[in-house]
Parts: sequence; C-alpha cells; structure tokens
Amino acid sequence: MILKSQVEWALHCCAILAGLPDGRYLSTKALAEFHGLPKEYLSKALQGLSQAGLVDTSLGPSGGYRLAKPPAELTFLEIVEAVEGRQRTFVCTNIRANNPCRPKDHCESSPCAVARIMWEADEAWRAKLRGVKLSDLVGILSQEVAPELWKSSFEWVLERAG
Amino acid sequence: MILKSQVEWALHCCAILAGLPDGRYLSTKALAEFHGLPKEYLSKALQGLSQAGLVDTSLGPSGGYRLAKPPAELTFLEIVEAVEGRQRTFVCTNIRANNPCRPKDHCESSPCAVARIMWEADEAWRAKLRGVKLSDLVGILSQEVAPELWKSSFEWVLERAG
DNA sequence: TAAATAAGGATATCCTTTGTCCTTGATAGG
DNA sequence: CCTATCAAGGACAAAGGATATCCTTATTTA
Ligand code: SF4
Ligand code: SF4
Repeated sequence: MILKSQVEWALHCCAILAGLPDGRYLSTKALAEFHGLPKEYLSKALQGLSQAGLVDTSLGPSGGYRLAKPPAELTFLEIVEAVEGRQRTFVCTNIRANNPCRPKDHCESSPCAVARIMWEADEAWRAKLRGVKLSDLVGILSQEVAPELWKSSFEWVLERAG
Repeated sequence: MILKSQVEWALHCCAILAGLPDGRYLSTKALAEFHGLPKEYLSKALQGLSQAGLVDTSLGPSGGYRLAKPPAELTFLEIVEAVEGRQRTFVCTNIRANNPCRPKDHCESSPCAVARIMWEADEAWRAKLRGVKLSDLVGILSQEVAPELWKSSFEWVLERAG
C-alpha cells in the first residue's frame, strides 16, 4: 500500500504556488520543468487539484494555476485527497458473510469490529494530515532550504509566472 | 491506496485462532472454508504471519496454525505489517533533486519537510493499530456476534482443530 | 490572428495484487 | 514402515491500478 507519486508532486507544486504573488499563474509546463516531471502526467494531478477546488486556473498565454485560497487555509489532507481520492484505505469485503454456520436469514446490519478498528486508524492518519496547513510547510521550508537556493528558485518561478 | 484484502483475512483468521484451545492447531483448509476464501492464496497470508513469528505451525494430519503468543500480547499492527509489509505508505522520490536552480554540488542530507510530515501521519496510523490488541477484538466480537452464531462457529472450529 | 494554455479522452506500458497449480519435505496416525 | 495430510514456497497467469504518452478541443492572451 503506497501512495501515488502524484501526491508528492501535488504537495511540492502547492508549496511553489504558495509563493506566487497575488493574481499571477504558473503553468503546468513550468511546474513540470522545475520538478523534473513528465508534463502530461503531472497535468492529471493538477486537474485533480482543480476539480477539488483547491486551485484556480486560467487559459491562454500567461495562464496556469494559482491557489484558490490562502496557504493557511489549505490542509495537507485536502491536497492528498484531491489526488489520492477519499476512499478509506481498508475496504470490507464482508467475508463474515461466508461463515458456514451463519443462518440463511442472518443479516449483520453494521460493519464488524475489524472494519471499525481499521477505519479508526485511517481516521487518525487523516486527522494528522488535516492538522497541517500548507503555510506550515512553507514556514519549515523557508527555514531549512539554503537561502541562495530559496532565492534563486523564487526568481526562476517569477520569470515564468504569467 | 488500498490495503490488501489479505489484511482482512489475516485479522479474521487470528480472531479464530485466538479461540483455539491450548496446544491445538487449525489448518489452512479449515480457515479457508470457514471464511469462504481461496485456500492457496490465503496460505500466502498465513505464511506471512508465520514468517513474522506471530503463529506456530505444525505439519502432517492434525497440523495447522496456532497463535505464538496470547491474544493480549498480539497487536493489530503486528498482524497488518506481517501481511502488508513495513514499508511506509509515503515514499520519497526526491524530486527536489531535479530543481534546475540547484547547484551541482548541492546535497540535501536529510528528508525534506514534506516527507517528514507524511511520515508523521503514517506513524499516527501505526500508533493507532499498535494500541489495539487481538484480545480487544475478541472481546468486542464476543459481545456483538449473535450468541448462537458464536457458539456454532466455535463448535465448527473445534471439530476441525487437530 | 497566432501562440499558449487547461481539460480530458484514448491508449500503451509497467507493476502490484489476486489467484491457481505444482513440488518438496515433514509429521501424525494407522 | 506407509500413507494421507500438512506448511512452505516456487512458477505462472489473470486482473486491475499506477504511470506515462499522445492527441483533440475550447478558451484566452498577446
Ligand atoms: S472484518 Fe469487518 S470487514 Fe472484514 S468481513 Fe468482518 S465485517 Fe466485513
Ligand atoms: S518532498 Fe520530501 S519526498 Fe518529495 S522530494 Fe522533497 S524531500 Fe523528497
């Protein structure tokens, strides 16, 4: 069970978009080039962000993506779910229904304890991601990334932001 | 990102094995029949439990599986990891290394903030599973499963336990 | 008008999961 | 000792999802 690599891509892209000046857009092409990713496939991840309403888009030259809300209001969970989907990581195939001792008319209405426990763990994972804002990430990165690299990356992006 | 169905199978099988009298074994055949699962494929999941040291095995007629330790000392996490593996759900492909602004001699030693945050969420999931014992599950099931079904299932198992 | 862009459909490739089949070596019971 | 039964595991096939590419369409900006 491994998350799609698109999750990593989307998070990185959002971190970049968070540094974009108001009203400007950054294209898929620029984001793909900056991260060394296949443009067409990265596009699918960005479309996921768009469909989830996390980013705004603009067409034509100088078009691209920008965040739909401030980084402080955008959580990791939203980004992860936009790309990875909202389905729980544990799915019940209801194998208890195959119990040979089970009467024909027997019908369990609610999910069994196994599923509930696994779903609680799933929710703990989501709660952790829900508690981290995109602005938190930017704050950490701004402290950890080497200043000259931080600056040159910012300028690289600005040159290409429409 | 969805857990293997074998995780559900292994948890159910452990719950059954937890009710086995001391010193007796239950075969793959019986476990597969009880849950309505393909015997050969369920065998792979049970081999995972065996390799992780969670169950003891015995060969020959009246052989099979039994728990290697009391249900109160067996956690959900152990069972899940025995089948699903211990790899983290978020893997870093280090796309930051593709940054065109990155100097040739630049070398990030430690994982970046994105990975650390995702790994913290992963650990929250594991911590939740680590906190649930197999005995907890048996306790809940013994209260929730209809008494007559519980009893007949127990007898069904006992008839086939070697 | 022309170039650039997002959106998305179609398709191909690779890998994981799921599932089956068979062999091997060990063991209990007769 | 003999035989049926068992776990272990290798080989292999089918199905589905992830990854990746290519192309078309509608839209917008310069
Ligand atoms: S364990 Fe939960 S999920 Fe699996 S069958 Fe029983 S109820 Fe369904
Ligand atoms: S985000 Fe974390 S995982 Fe992804 S590249 Fe940067 S460091 Fe590696």
